[in-house]
Amino acid sequence: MENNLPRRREAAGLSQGELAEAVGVTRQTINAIERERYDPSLELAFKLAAHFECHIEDIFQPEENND
Amino acid sequence: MENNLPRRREAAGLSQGELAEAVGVTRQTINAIERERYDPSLELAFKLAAHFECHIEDIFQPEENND
DNA sequence: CTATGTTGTCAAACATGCTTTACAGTAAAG
DNA sequence: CTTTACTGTAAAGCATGTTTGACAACATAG
Repeated sequence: MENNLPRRREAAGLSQGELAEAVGVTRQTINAIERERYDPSLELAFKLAAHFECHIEDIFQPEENND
Repeated sequence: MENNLPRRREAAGLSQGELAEAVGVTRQTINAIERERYDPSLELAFKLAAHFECHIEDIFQPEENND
């Protein structure tokens, strides 16, 4: 899963820790998602989209690879 | 997480098993999501949205409860 | 130089998502 | 009544998501 979370977060002037606190997870979780070590849960994806006032699809894009 | 998957699935004339096969999971997984026993992964949510040609938010809505 | 803030990473533990196998209940078709 | 299709559920096990605590590297401010 690709994502442009770093771009959006930096555009909003937030550190990983600040964004983490805003959406109720730890700094490590935001870091892992930004570095694409794993995908967020659907619930966390919704919280991130809500925080940036956009659609989930505006932050996360499934890989080209269609299983 | 609320969802209108049963509505959409039935509107498309699909059984749980058929939808499951279409998005690459088991019948039990679709059943569990429809019955709200757990939320789908973000990846599965994307596949369901793609299958119904809509946004994730058109199928799944986070609970009113804002943690 | 020291302190502070930010990011990257790791291991252990725990929570959630998904599969497999299996069984039960209902409804419709023969 | 028997068969078939569909749905609901359960337990075990594996895979993934998240937390906690910790440590390292870097940049910048004092």
